Amino acid sequence: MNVNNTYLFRGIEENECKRMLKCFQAEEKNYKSGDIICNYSEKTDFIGIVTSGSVNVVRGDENGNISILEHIEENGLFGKYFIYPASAGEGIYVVCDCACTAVFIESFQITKRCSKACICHSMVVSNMFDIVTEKSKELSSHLIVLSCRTTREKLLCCFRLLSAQRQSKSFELPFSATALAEYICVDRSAMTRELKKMKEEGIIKMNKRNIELLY
Amino acid sequence: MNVNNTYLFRGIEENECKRMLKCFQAEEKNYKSGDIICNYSEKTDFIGIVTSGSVNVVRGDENGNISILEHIEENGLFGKYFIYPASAGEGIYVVCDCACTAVFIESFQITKRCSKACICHSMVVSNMFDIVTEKSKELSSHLIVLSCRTTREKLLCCFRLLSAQRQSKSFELPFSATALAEYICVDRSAMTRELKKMKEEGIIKMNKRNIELLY
DNA sequence: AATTCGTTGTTGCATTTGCAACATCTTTAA
DNA sequence: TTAAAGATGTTGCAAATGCAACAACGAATT
Repeated sequence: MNVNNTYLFRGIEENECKRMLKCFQAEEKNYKSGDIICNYSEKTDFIGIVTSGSVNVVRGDENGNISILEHIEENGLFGKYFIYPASAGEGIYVVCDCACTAVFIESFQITKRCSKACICHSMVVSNMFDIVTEKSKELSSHLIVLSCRTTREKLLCCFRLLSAQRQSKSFELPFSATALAEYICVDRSAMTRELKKMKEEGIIKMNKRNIELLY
Repeated sequence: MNVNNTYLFRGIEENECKRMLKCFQAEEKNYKSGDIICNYSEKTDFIGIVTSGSVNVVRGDENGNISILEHIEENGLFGKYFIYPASAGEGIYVVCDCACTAVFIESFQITKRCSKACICHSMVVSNMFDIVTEKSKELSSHLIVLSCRTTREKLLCCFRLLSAQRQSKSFELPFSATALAEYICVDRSAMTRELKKMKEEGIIKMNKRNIELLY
């Protein structure tokens, strides 16, 4: 279990991490691409740390449409309890993007008042604050994208945010075309159609996952 | 300036609140319905506390469509810096829902290490954590609603979340029909059309702002 | 090398949605 | 009280989108 580079344990020395993982009774599991790590409709009061690979938090509706709610890269955190309201969770799953390893910790371990009141523990709590803040920013970005009324606007809004983030008119998409459609919550074929038009109109250039905004 | 009931100052005694407001150099302003409190495209590194009334964080697009991103009730907090990424903010405003009063504090006042290192200050930081967590939950709920593909699904999803929150099949909408359309990011007339169908099909009952789920 | 599985591109067609325009009703302001 | 402004309900029409189906391509597996 190597959590040295994870956001939750940032600033904590390796040996301390090991000690805390034991104290927290952390467990590690391995997954392969497509595996479902957990189902948010169940009571999930643990947090998961992605120690290798990347995962998506997805929602499936009655018609089989998949929407990506969050895309979580290596070292990121997932967990229902600190992001989704108790009543939500129906149809929401954490799914592996590729082969993954995740470390699980019961959430009360984080919030509990440690009998040994160690300094590292308060560091973890402080890191947790940063993670939640960062998640809010990602959720709000996503919300801004989905608030757009047309597929074209959703795409441009999404591209502009990525472009601003990378500080370049040209950038790599963090996921496949299929996943992009699931992220902006539109039909994949309709999205492809729109992307084609945008390329023809000279608004964007596209090469595999590389996008360039031309204005 | 009365912030005693606000989420940011929860658990802090009245006299302490007054002292902190002075220390933080807080300023109070009054607004009337429809007033724009601030524009997130500008560098806004303050937080605003709604001490009376309620506000919406809205986004307007090039075509004049308005989307409600957040609905903030009395005692709630708004502020770009802790929710939206630096690159976002284009076209985003905080607008008064009705006559409002807001107290403003520069954000560094919250995060600074107080020379007097008071206990209350750490209480405010702790409250801030709760507020950000709560905001995440609201953002994620909203995201789940917007991830639905059709107007009907958006409405039902929104209604189910409200119903679960109030623990009743029957509940009051927190905003007008026009605002509901702006919250679910669809055309108002199309939404009305869909609501009519749903009433005819016996899926819901509706009376002004009161909704009842019939299944 | 062959096969399977998943991703991407494409298109016709039906449906949904947005838009515009207007009538009615309600609330606010003069 | 009246006028004005805003909210709600309604509808026809055009445009956007979803859906289904299939072909082409590529990666992974046997």
